[in-house]
Amino acid sequence: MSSAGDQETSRLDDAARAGWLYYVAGNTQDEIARKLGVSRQSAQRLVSLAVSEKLVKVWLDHPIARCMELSRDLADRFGLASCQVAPSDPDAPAALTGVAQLAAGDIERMLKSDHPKIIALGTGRALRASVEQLPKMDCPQHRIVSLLGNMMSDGAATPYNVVIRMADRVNARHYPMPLPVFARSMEEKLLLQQQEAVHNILELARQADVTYVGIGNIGDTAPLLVDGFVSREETRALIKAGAVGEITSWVFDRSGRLIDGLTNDRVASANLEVSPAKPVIAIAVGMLKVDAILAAMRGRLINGLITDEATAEHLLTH
Amino acid sequence: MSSAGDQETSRLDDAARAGWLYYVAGNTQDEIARKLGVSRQSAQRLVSLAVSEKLVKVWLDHPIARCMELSRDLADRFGLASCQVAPSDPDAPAALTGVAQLAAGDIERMLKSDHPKIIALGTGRALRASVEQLPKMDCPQHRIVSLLGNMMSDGAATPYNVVIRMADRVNARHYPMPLPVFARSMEEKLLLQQQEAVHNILELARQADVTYVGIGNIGDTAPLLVDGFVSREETRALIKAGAVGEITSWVFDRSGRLIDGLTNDRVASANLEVSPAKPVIAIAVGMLKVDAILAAMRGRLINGLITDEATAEHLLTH
DNA sequence: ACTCTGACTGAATATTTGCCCGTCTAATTG
DNA sequence: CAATTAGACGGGCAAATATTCAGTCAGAGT
Repeated sequence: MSSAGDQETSRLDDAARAGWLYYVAGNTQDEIARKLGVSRQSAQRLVSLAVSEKLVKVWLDHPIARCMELSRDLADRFGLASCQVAPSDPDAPAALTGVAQLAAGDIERMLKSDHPKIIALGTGRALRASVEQLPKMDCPQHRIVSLLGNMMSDGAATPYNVVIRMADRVNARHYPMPLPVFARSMEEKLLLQQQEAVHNILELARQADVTYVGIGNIGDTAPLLVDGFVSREETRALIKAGAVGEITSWVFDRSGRLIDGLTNDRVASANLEVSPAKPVIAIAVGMLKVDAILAAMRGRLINGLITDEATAEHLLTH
Repeated sequence: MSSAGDQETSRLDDAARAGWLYYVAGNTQDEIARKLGVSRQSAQRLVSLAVSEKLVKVWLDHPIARCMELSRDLADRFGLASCQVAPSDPDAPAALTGVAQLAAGDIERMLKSDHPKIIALGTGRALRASVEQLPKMDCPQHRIVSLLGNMMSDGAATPYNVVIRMADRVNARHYPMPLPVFARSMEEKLLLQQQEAVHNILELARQADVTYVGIGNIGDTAPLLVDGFVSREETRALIKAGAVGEITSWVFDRSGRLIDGLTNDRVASANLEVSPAKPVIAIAVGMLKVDAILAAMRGRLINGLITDEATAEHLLTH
């Protein structure tokens, strides 16, 4: 038995040596084989043994490393097809620049494709900031379609008109939705959606190859409330019904199920549909949004996420 | 200028991402290229940039039995407070990579301390190689001080200017010594050392929390001779007086006692003082240096040693 | 405005690595 | 003692990686 133990340790020792020569000294496996007096193949086995026995530890000495780790953990935990985490600026935790750049990079990659794509967009400050980061491009092959109306109920234009801004920058055909965000009633909503133009836009949205949306929280600081789309009373009613977040004004509860009735009866936005093959990517940052993001992920309302380090940490500890 | 910096950091960010995906997540470079939206070659370049910028750290978590044994034996036999032995590359026994990495790890540990430290440095190829292995850091709390002049007698700069190189990499305050290594006479030496700046630097060196030095041999291959600091005649005289090695140009005999007179009268370097509480660590590799290292240890001119396997073996058999 | 320089890129190519598979050895078992 | 089998070995090959080379582009300096 003692000889078995010795052989074992000497084998690991050799593995360590091989691993050292390979990873630290930068030798090729061929050279290692010569130096250790074994065949090339054996050297390869020793190196891979060193790896599989966890003798070699690799880590990255760069702030980005933490972000990569967080994104992998988030993707694993919530079954996301893609997840990106931007470094937070510790001085300005609510800053959007990091995520905006990341999102812009993602969008740009899509746009660079020669194959025509339909890109659907929600609204929100984060999405708006991302679009601002896009370089000027020329992409007449793609179509950009809005997921939700661009009017207040009184006909005023909504802020953050992302579709037009983006189409401006990248010169693509675009389809803003000429509707109020909320109709005054379910009947009106159905009526409005039967217009041919609107119908076509909704159909286009349904076919989108990729979708980018923001996520809103519900409560005193909710974008829906602050921007005047829903009243304080409606907000109270929504909270009572369990609402924690919204995507393109569709309000959902903490397991990501759409709230029945209330404002959801009147939302004119395209339906939230996620097929596993089509990315639906949320861009969302901030402590206030943690619950909403969690809910959206639980309910599979999204299958991709772009956020920042601080938010990611909170998502994983909740 | 700020845009240049931004571009630089974003390039390093990308490199870190690529490195992480490659070494930590085990992606293939092809996959990385797809994920980062660049070509395969660019991905490869990013990965190798991450390596050359020292963003990826590899560390073998296995005490290679022989090296551990050697370092323990050395520490016991010569009363060293610390001793590290790197595996040797059998084909390139003079290679510095192993010890350089070990030493860099040691130095990095020092630098990571928040508590301000004074780090004193000698010169030499090994020390230089070690400093090259340091990652970029930001350590304004520490001070790096040179133990010896950085000029030839005629005013030319000496090679291996370790202090400046290191300060460059880690962004610390630094104190190179604006003196020739050897004065022309003892009188001139005293005169030079009375300059206020020099005086302050010598005082700083005396207070150093940790000291790293190289060890040179004496003879035909002596760094002092090869680099032109002492003449062939002086070398002969030194050998006749029993000299076997030098640290920061202080020449000593085989029991580690400083040689009286000769070049030692004119050395402008800080005095060799070792207090048991403050590490004085030599980085030295090679057969030629064995006698010098032995002498330095016998004379307690150092209390720590970083060397390689082959050298360690010789140190123990002599 | 012009060239020059240096850095970067993709394509082509050379090298290295990972893996499958047939063979061999040595240990175990009936 | 013979048969069986687990495990290591090395050959060979496809995949992955590194390097070289020529072309491109932006910016610096006439």
